Amino acid sequence: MAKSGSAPTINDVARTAGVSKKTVSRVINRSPLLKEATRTKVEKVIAELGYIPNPQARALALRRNFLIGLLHHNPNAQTVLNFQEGVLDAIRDTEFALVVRPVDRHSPDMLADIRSFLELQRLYGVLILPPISENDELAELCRDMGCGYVRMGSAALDEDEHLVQSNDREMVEAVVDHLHGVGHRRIAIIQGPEGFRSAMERSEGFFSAMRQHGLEVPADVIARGTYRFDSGVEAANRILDAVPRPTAIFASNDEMASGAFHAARERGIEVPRELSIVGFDDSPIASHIWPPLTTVGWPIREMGKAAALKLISPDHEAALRSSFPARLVHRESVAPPPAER
Amino acid sequence: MAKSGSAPTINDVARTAGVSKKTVSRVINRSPLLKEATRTKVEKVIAELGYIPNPQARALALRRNFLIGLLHHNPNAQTVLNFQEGVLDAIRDTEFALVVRPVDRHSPDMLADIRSFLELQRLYGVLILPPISENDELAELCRDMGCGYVRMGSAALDEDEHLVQSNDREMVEAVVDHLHGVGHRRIAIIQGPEGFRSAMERSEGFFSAMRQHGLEVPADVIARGTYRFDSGVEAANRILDAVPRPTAIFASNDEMASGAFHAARERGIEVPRELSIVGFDDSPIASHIWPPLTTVGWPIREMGKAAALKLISPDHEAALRSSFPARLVHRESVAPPPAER
DNA sequence: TCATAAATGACACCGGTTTCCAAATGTCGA
DNA sequence: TCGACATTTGGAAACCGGTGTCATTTATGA
Repeated sequence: MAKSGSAPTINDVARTAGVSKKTVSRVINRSPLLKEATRTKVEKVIAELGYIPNPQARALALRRNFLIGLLHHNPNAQTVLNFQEGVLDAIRDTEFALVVRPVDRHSPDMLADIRSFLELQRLYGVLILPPISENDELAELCRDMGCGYVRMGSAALDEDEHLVQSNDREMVEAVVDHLHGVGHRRIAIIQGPEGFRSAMERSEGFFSAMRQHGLEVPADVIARGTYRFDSGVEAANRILDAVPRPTAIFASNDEMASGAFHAARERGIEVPRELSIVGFDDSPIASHIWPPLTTVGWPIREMGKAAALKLISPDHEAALRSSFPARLVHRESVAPPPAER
Repeated sequence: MAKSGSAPTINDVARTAGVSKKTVSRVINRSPLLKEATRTKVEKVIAELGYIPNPQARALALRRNFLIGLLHHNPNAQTVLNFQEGVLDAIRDTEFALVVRPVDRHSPDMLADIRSFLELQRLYGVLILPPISENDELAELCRDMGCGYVRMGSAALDEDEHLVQSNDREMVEAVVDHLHGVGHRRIAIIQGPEGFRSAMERSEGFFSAMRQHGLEVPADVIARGTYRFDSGVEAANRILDAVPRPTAIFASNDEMASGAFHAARERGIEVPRELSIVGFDDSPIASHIWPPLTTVGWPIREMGKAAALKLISPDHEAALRSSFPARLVHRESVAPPPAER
């Protein structure tokens, strides 16, 4: 018998059910070559004893842990945390756990660091958040090491089974359509940092939509930022020097949009009466600044859940889905442009 | 020899160093009955081979994992993430990993959930963030299960070895001193939610400082919020109805302070000319709103590092420290009160 | 009844730790 | 110089709690 006080082991189950431990193992691992009667018998005992296989022992035997790694370089705290919650939704009541690993994408050792991390912890798989999800070498590393992975990205980075994506590009087009519909014609853009696919897509969506509406985008209303608040202030300052001044700014994320608010306010330009601003991400800051920011929000939590499911139960219905549409969140930072004179 | 391509095992180390596997194990586990020469010799080989003991195997043998859990209920995304970074600073290049576990403190099953989580994963220890760090039953659970724990809190919740704390109370007093020094006399407070020790401490600091300055705090300038933006708006609205209107508001966290900005702006009250506002936490929002918020910031990342060290190497110098002083961050949301007439 | 397929079990193994004991080495007093 | 004793180290085997391989038993069909 199991000593009371310590968790039942596979041997306890085997003895109680009158089968070998190997058979119990087969039940646990859903082996197809089991007689139905045996399976139910063992399952009954498992339930009675409240047996849960020891993840540490399985990890040793299988040379693979039941840990899912989250690799990120903090693009946005709320995004990361929401994603974590989504992953937790997926692994709750399983033997999996979520281990986080912030990395430094600017470090030349990033790949080596991640490699030794994966070797050491023998993770079941990793989830990779933007912007490092765009690193193809990293994906290759995972494949090499036999470590599952799912990338979260905005582009067709990889095959569906390794990808959870949103439709950034279309959404930026929707933003431009909206601004155009309200009457804006001189629309500026604060682009994200160079070399980021997500930033590129957002820019492409912008320029393509402007083209479709037959609108010019002069060079002096195109600026580039780093996705951070300060860079948004700077970029907006350059844009607001343009003559004639644009009547609307699209910023590639909310932080930079918030920086644009800041710049406008310092110049005494009233938002949205004199200047409309639209952001991207629907981070908490979007609803906490004044006026609340019109932006594009994506269902990060669901994406986290789907990403984790792709890893741990690829056949699960919800794991098949790869594309998660974002939506335009209308708040108060957009108004018709001031009348021309 | 170790087959190239696979990580070296304890046997490889033993063979190379010309000692028994048992001795290597003794080195790893810092057994005191080892000759110094042997120890250094083995350590050299370990370094040369880049050997790291397999955490899965150790976990099985020691019945204890090398995972540190982070239990939290998202008080503030940036705080949680900064704390995570600090923990990572501590465990980088060790065999430890950080597993996160957001919990629902409102769920009646919280303790049971955490218990089964601990049983299953056999964590080395857990770090507990406020507000659930204030739950004494949870700490007891950890003790019962032989799971290490460190609580992050603002009060003397526990012994030093289980605690990382800041001096919230003093800092709130400093805030009041500052406002008083600038000339404010009618100062309002937006308290945090009931039942939170951190909220209580902040309130106490406030009232005690007001008393020291001989200032009244009429009931209509005391409001309570939930630490969330919306509640800040509401609370500020009640406070701003007071006659005479207070000239300054202390909010127990930045989100609620930001809500107070919002409320003021809706009423056409200019911050800081007509109303000064001070927050608490120095979350990113504090620098992103307009005007930037004067607030109190604490060194979360260092606290995370210290907390992790307390768990994994209690003798480490940095692990002895329990108290981390916050500091007042002067920005632009405080100005002298408007002249009375 | 026998060949064949399906279901189950015996046993080594994953990579460490632990126990128990024996052997080697060093230290010290007589 | 020697024996007695303490300090280090090693060896063998069991163990942690599962899984893999392969042989063996049982059921099935011709």
